Amino acid sequence: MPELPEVETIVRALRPVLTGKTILQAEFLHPRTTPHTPPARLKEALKNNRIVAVSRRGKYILVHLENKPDMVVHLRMSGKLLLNKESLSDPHLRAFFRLSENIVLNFVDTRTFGFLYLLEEPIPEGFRSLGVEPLSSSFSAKRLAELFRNRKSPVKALLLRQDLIAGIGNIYASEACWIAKVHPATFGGELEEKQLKALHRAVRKVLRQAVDLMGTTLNDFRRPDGTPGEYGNALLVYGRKGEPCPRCGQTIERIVQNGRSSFLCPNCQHETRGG
DNA sequence: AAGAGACCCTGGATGC
DNA sequence: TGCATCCAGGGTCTCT
Repeated sequence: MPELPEVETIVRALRPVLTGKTILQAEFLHPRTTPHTPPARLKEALKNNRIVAVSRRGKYILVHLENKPDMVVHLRMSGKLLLNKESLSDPHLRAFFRLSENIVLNFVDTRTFGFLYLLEEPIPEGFRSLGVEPLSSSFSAKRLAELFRNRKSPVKALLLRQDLIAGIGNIYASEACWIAKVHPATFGGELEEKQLKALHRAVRKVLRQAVDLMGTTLNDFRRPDGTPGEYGNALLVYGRKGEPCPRCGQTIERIVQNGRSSFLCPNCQHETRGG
């Protein structure tokens, strides 16, 4: 469910609460939640360990510990990290952590796609191969051009590749393409310099704005205090099939690319494949 | 190399 | 009301 802005929102909420606390107890309730590190190893590594920082890499949440290794959490589609909410009776509670000062952190995940593990060798491929952070200074228009050069793959698919750019998901990929007036089916290698610059700006703009509004809640996303994000109303094309384009008034279309919805304005976003 | 589709799950919305 | 179908913000895998 969460993309970069939602994960960043969660990290910002957890950071002041978790930093400096000691993990007194960790429990893991579903085998799919701990695919890489056995629960016994996790419990042993986490017990009486102190959290020194909380950060984000792509869509991963990193819990930095005084005694290494660190722990990473990926929420995938439906995962939630909830603070001090009584969730023991929640049938979808997959793990929980009791910390010093009576803090409880619950990992609730209906679909059990989410997972966590210790960041130790061998580091799983998904984390190890993460691409550039789109809000960092190393993500320039030039860098985007290099990443897309000669690619015979649709822009939408390239934007979703975490090993190229880390953190963009299905919602913000559609939004960025609309802002940049790029048709999502255009091959990455066929974007003109002007379009690459526009797309670079659009990606950073939409991610920054969504972070400012604490993410998008369509159904599942919740901040650690249980409240939803506020970017949902600001979405320009995502989920707006049949509504008028906010720029030109033409009806917004939904197409399916690689099994995922893309929303676009057929008037503003010309398919420029082949020039 | 790259695209299409299946798959991992559960639940909500929609249609008949 | 009940049942079937479709859909979902992620990511990996196989087959072509």
